[in-house]
Amino acid sequence: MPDQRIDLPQGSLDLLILKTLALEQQHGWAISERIQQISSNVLQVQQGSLYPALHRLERRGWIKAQWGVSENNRRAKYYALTRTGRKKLEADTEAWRKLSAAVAQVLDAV
Amino acid sequence: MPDQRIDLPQGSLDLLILKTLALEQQHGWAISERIQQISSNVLQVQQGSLYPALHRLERRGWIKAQWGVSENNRRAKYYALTRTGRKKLEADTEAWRKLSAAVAQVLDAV
DNA sequence: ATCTGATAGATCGTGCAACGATACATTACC
DNA sequence: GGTAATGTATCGTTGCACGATCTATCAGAT
Repeated sequence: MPDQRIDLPQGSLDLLILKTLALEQQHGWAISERIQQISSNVLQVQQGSLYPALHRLERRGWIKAQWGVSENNRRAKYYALTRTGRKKLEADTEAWRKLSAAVAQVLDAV
Repeated sequence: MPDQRIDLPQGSLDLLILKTLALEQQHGWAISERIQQISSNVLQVQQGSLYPALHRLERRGWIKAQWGVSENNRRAKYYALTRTGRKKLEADTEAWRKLSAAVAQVLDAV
C-alpha cells in the first residue's frame, strides 16, 4: 500500500493527540507512531509539529508530563490526559464530527 | 436550531468554494450563503476569509471571474470553475475524504 | 573498540490561511 | 431622508503545521 500522506489541517493534531492519550498514557514518540499506525499510514505526525503541540497542550492543562523509561530502555516523557483534557477531548471530538458531517453534506450536494 | 458555528480548518474553504461553484456559477456573496445553507448553518464563511480565498483561487487559475448583475439588481462578480479547477476539486475532495476517514479511524479506535 | 541506525526530545524560522474589524457603494424600502 | 440588506474588498493579528536541524543514548553489527 503506497502511503500518500496528507498535511494535517490546523487544529486537528491536538485532537489526535488527546484521543491517543485517552487510549493509554504514552510518550511523544509513541503517540506519533500510534496515530500513523491506526490511520493506516495516512496521518503522519512530523516532529516539528508533535513537540510544540505537546508543550502547547501541557501549557493549557489538557495533559501532564512525567519522565520515565520507554520499552526500548530510553529516557522518555510520558504524557497523560488531565480531567479537563478529557473534557476538551469530548468537546473537540464533537466539534470535529459536526464539521466533518457538514463538509460531507456540501460535498455530496447535488 | 441553534447554530453553533465552527472555525474552518485551514484548506477546507477552498474545497467548499470549488464544490459550490461546481453546482452552479455564482457570485461571492451567494457562495457564502449557499455553503451556510447546505450545511444547515454549521459552516459560516466570514467575509474576511471569503474574498481573499476567491482571489487566491482565481490567481491560481482554478476559477475565473466576470462582472455581472445579481438577482437583487446589484453589481456582483460571478465566478466559474475552470477546467483545472474541476481537476483540483476532484483531487481535494478525494484528499478530504481520505483525511476524514483517517481521523474517524483514530477517533473510533478502542 | 567503533560505527550505524533506531529511538527520543527539542527548537527555530517560514509560510499560509482563517478571522475580526472596518470601509465603501448601491439598491430597496419605510 | 434614513435605514437595512446586498455586495466587494483590505488590513493586521493569530495560530499552527512544516522542514531543517540539533542533541543524546542505546543496541547491534563490524
